[in-house]
Amino acid sequence: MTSSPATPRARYREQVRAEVRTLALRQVAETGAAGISLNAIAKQMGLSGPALYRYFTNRDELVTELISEAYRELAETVRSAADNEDDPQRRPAVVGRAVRGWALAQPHRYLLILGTPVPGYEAPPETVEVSRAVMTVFLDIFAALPSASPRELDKHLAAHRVWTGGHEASPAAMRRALTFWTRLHGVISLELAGQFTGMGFDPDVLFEDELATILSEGH
Amino acid sequence: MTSSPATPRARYREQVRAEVRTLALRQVAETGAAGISLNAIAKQMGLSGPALYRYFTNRDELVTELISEAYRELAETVRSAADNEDDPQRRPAVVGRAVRGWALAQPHRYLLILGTPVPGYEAPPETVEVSRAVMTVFLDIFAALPSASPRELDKHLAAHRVWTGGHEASPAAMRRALTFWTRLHGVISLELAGQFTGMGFDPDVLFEDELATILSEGH
DNA sequence: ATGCTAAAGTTATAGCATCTAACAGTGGGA
DNA sequence: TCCCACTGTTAGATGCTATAACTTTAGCAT
Repeated sequence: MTSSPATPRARYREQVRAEVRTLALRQVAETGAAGISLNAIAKQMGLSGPALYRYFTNRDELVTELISEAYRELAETVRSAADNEDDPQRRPAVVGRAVRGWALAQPHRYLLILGTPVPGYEAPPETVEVSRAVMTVFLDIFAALPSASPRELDKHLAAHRVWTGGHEASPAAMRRALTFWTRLHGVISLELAGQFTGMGFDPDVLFEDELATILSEGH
Repeated sequence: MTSSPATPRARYREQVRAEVRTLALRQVAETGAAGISLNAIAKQMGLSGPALYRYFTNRDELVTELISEAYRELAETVRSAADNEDDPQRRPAVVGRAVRGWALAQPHRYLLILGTPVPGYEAPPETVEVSRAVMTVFLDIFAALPSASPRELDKHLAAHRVWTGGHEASPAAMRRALTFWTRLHGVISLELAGQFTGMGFDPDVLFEDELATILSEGH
């Protein structure tokens, strides 16, 4: 993934940073994003507190790297799910399930990138750029699908398409990619936040219905 | 709102608790839910640190009260928006805009109740109960609307309707209330998380389109 | 009015966190 | 071989939650 550096010093440095990220990820999985503690990580590594500040200037820097990493991984998941489905018609559902699967497998990580910003949030422009990768896949998917019934939103999007990053998707495809995203996030994030827990119904069924609606809405 | 207690001691106690909540709310508005600090609040009130532990056993207890309060206020907003619209057909859109308006006016507070759980989350059953109030209004709204085209999800919800708390809404109305909620939350929470900021389009237009879809989907 | 008692406030302290500063080894490369 | 940058250390400043022990205050019954 990361090109191994020439000098052994730099190589060792990257190994340490990777181990820190791994341990931080474990903390995220166990106690959420706010539970990340450089101090605790250092102790787990047999180091004493401030040692890690040689590798990360900030606690925030570590968090930012985790966010970027998670975004890349989610984008990768989405991309590969899309690539593995030959039928363009079935791609949205397949991709949707892939996103939900990834989110359910590591809820805190999903919330890390798409949930409430962490204490010292201040998202750097880098993460914004990475988030576009996911969107690009969505645009690809819906650009390959016939879309009908132009709407008010389509006209607006036609005039504001900078965010596609030069993608050639039609306004209708842009709209469908956007709403695909917001609706996916709606069900998934509420499920992750535990809002459905006491309610008794099966989130799977709700999710599948939502997927079906998204599909049929394309017409 | 709260019945003023008989004894002056209890009255003073409630005044202090209210002032703490107010200052905490300000902290939430400024730095998010994680920024709530009993210590800082105490200093702002001219008290010394541990004094507030006479009024709140925990930092979590304060957070829980803020959550309940926010939930009640959101429910109140939703309820009054619904009551002020005579045309049942227009109610969903009106209520949807009310929810978004409330969320945009105090983003951190919306995220406090529907976003990532705060550090020491552990939501008590009390909050679950309060959250049902919002859902009840949604059920009321869609129960008054004609709904067609039964779906797979409807059958499932017919068999799992405990969460309605005895509401007489039809399965189709239950479904529409649920998806109304998830879709609202999808657009709103992504907007609050700042995911749309760099993209250039107007979130208003996206939101209105989503509202229109929700409406037309009822058929 | 007086005095008891519970509530409200205080300081001191423990523990954990981030992060800076000053100092001590150690190993890579000229 | 030797230098110095890199890696690590301990000490400390600061801020947080939370508990413990002590003091003051104020309500209320007598």
